[in-house]
Amino acid sequence: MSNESKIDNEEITKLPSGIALSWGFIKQPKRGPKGELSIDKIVDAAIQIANQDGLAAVSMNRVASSLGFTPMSLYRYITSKEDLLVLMQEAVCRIEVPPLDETIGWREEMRQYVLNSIRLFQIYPWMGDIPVSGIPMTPNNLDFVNWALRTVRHFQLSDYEKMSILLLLSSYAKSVGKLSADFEQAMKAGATLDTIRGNDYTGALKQLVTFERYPYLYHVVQSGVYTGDMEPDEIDDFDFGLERILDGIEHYLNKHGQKD
Amino acid sequence: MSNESKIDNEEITKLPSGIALSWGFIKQPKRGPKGELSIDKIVDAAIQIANQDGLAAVSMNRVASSLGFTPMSLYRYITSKEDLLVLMQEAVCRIEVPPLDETIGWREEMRQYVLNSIRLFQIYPWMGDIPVSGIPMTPNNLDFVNWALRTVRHFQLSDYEKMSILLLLSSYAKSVGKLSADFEQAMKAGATLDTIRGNDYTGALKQLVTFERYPYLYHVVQSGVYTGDMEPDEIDDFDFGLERILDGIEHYLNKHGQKD
DNA sequence: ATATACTGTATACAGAATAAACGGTTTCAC
DNA sequence: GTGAAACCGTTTATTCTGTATACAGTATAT
Repeated sequence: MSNESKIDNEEITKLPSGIALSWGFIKQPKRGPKGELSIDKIVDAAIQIANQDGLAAVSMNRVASSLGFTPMSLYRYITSKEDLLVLMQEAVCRIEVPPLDETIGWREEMRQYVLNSIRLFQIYPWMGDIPVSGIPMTPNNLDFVNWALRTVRHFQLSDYEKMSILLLLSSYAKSVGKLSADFEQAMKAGATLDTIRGNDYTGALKQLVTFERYPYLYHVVQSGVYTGDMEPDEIDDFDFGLERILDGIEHYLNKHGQKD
Repeated sequence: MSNESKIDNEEITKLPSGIALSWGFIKQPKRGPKGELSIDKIVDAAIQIANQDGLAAVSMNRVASSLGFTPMSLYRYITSKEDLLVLMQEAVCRIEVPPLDETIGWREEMRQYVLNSIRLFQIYPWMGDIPVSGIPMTPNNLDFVNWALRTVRHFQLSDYEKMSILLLLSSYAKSVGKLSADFEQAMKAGATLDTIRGNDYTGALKQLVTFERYPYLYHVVQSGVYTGDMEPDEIDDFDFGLERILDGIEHYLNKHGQKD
């Protein structure tokens, strides 16, 4: 757990505190009472609260109280709430990457990667609410990047092209995952499916969306398709976009690179 | 500005307050002193603050103070801060849609739509921080949807397929736009480009990313490509993904639908 | 003239993050 | 074995947030 022994290099100490903590770089106390708290306990408690009531409900007070301590006690283990958010996101990314299977093909590999990313946002709806401060640099997050790079290992493309493909895949996964999570979270907060879809407001929309101002939207609203399209459970919508993306990648491969 | 005259239907009154306000449904006062404040002034002030210091800096106190009033005065015009966020996002979406040009083709039309969406997130970095509570239902936002539907007007596809394409395009735009905005905002907050890219931490990463644990990531980190890839200004990365998406759509068209 | 409706303000409250100072407790150095 | 240092968790206090409530002043309709 502790990488204390390897902290020879001062490069490590330059890392942001949250990232350093995620790699296990903690000054191990020699003296004093052994703590009853721990980073793991704190992070687990915070994750549980976020799962139940959303990221906004994660306050130092609430986390500490759920563990039976006072808010300030947490600051013995983390330097700020920002650290806590980094560690939460990192802890949740500890997934098992499916073993390498050379027979399924890169399309299926990418599908698994993207669907897994999306599912992460669905299981932990608060993940998309954490602001990204830079490129992934924490261990479990890098496992994800490593996995993504595995899917393009046979492409005869430049590293920059490969990274651009990763950006495309992860961007779509994040956007769609967060969208799905937002809807599910809204429902947990009491909203009905009809409210989120806008089905409850179809009557108002049909009055407001005039043909003069919205010539192309008009008939989609009038037919009721608009207020019934974006369905969080129907993975079909997401699959559709993903397959188009994979088609686009395949098309690029046929032109600019050879696969296998 | 006021749509008071059309409020006959009770369907309108069922709308969420922020959305009702965005359509101009305000009870026009008949008696009493005329207000010195107005929704437009409040929203403009809030947008200016968000532009300068981010969405987190937008507090009722700060907005009111910048206008020379007390926080509570704002509640005479909006019912909650949530309303304010809705109105901010809506106000910023008032863009001029390029006139219909049947000669440029759907690919160029989609490019314009996506790049315009991305640019919106870049100009107003706080837009991606506003939680989405449902499908677009405010006037300017619907202009965007209408524009997107215009790009697929000649596709012989079902409405559901068209909506899925819109979802794909807007998802990518949002994800990439927010990513770009996050980086730019981090730089405004004092971070250097090397910090965001991770270039300052390349030394640490080269120690931490071992070949044993990250076989595919390893050489990308060692070669320095990993810490230099995601560049906010280089629109090339975004363009690459967009062109793959357009290729995928075109491929689908050739198989399942006819264009024009 | 007067009742009514509307304005913006002042006050209060629950909750947020965290800085600083504070007793207790454990362990190392001598 | 003893003193000093290190560390834990708490307490206290500060400065924020959004907003519910009560209030004084003002302009209009009747």
